[in-house]
Amino acid sequence: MNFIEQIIEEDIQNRKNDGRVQTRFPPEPNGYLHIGHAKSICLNFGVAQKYGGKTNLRFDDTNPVKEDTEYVDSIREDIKWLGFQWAAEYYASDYFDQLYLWAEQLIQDGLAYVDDQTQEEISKGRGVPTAPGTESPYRNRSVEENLDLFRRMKAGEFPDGSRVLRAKIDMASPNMHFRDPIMYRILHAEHHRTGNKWCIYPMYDFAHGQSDSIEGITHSICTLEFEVHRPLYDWFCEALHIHHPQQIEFARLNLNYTIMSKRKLLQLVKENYVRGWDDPRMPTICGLRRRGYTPAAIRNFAETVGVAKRDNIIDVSLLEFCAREDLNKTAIRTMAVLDPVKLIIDNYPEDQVEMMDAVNNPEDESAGTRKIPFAKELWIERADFRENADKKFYRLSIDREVRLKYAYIIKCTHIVKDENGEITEIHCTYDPLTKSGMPDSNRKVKATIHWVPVKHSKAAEVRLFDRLFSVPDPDNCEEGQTFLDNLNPNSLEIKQAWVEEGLTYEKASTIKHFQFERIGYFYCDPDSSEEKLVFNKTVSLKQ
RNA sequence: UGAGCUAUGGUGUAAUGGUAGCACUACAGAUUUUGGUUCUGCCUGUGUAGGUUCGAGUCCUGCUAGCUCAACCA
Repeated sequence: MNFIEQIIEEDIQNRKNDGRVQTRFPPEPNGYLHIGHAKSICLNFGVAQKYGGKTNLRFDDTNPVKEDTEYVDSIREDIKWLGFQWAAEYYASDYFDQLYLWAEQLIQDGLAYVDDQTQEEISKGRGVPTAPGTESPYRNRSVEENLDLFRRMKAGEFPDGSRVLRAKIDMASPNMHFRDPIMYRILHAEHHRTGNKWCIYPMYDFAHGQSDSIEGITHSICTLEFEVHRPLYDWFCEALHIHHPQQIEFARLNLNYTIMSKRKLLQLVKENYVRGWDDPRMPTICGLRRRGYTPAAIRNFAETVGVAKRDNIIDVSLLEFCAREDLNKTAIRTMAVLDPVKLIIDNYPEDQVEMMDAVNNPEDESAGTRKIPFAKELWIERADFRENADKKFYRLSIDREVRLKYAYIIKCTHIVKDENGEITEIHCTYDPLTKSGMPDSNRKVKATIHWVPVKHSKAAEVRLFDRLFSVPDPDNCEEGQTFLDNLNPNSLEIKQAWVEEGLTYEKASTIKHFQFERIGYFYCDPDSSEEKLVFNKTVSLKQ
């Protein structure tokens, strides 16, 4: 049980909010969701589920110049894909009328004023954390004048930036957010939902808590950087005499070898360092989806990393573990050769083709079996043969035996090289009595390798991904450099592979997740077609 | 240098004054027609100095380190 659940359980016990639990996930629709958001989604929906409450999806759309419906759609899709359903879908912009009324109320109560200072003057007047600020010369206007000015701001009489509405709190507060925070700014911009109805827009601090309040949120869970905003959150709820949700902060997720900043992720997309928001190397939810991560794997990851208040950097190996753990149980096995070299069985009949029995998933008997063709000439992995093999290497070498999975035990006799010294053919003999299922096949051999028949396999494109950045903390760079200098130049490698001929487009695109035996987990990319199969490596098997 | 927050193995996270546990990682072994899976074993930890207490990771004080805050962003 994490500290947030502890707080909630205490609140339930004390009958706070009549024992009700309600949370919300409040993204700003200005970017795609990433694995860090997934943690927050799992937390917010998770605790509500656990305590019989509900969770709203609320788009925090108070800044029309940054927000867009494209992002709204992707956010909805990603949350659903993760396996969560919100009780209601709201927008902070739904509350603009109410927020406006509340602003007038605070003016009436002498708790807000219109400031005519320039942005620079306001910034200067705020002072610095170590020294108090100074009060605005407009701070003590009459209620009537403030009301008149604020209404004219709303009516569009003033240009952008000419005036703001500020809460009258304390210019000497050690908390910078208490030094008369801005509640409303003038922005003659079209909003993705309210169009041109408004030319003044509320700031986060004057919108978020009130939105929570209107919806009856009981526990408003957010990340640590909002901790210093909490006194303000509380102040507005008190000043307005409205339902007062409890803001609770937790440490956001950080993953090594990647970045989580929306701004930087956007830059990677805009400047074509990746192929889009859903590039499988991106830590976005759509990127992970295209990479082949499953919702269950991500949910389990979110559960495993835990929830606390200290800064953390999670090792990507944990994410990878979660993917393997889920995929191992569910992924259909198939054989694919990514780096082929020809294996010729000299004593195997020239045109013979035998159908062998193969298991679809050793972890799940209900996945059944399939027949695969076997023939004299096969593709095997180049790495499964080594000319100078030491004791630690127990696959194929001259005079050594291995088992061809689901087929025969073979012994390498000799190899053929081209003029560059590169191996072009590996020759071997097979023992007909060692066919899988026969008594002699139980003979101990050190290794079993996968294969695909040269004449009975099909080509496929395989995309191998490495970490997007070559250092654990990409933001930590030397002077004069940026996170872009830490990009891994080899994060994408495209291979032409041979896969089982039975792996049709139909099969690949419906089953989607596969384990290429002895290699890793692969996902059928949406770029696939009847003509060409494309697979993304989700994660390799543990080495 | 003002305010707030945080310090537990390599990485995360528990222990709510009473045996420092779990997961990942690393390593070792067993099993295995995937060098996968499964199983077993194993290494490494309470930032620091005091104090309270029969007993402190936990409470108190000082120190140190890290993070956050000075957008008309969220």
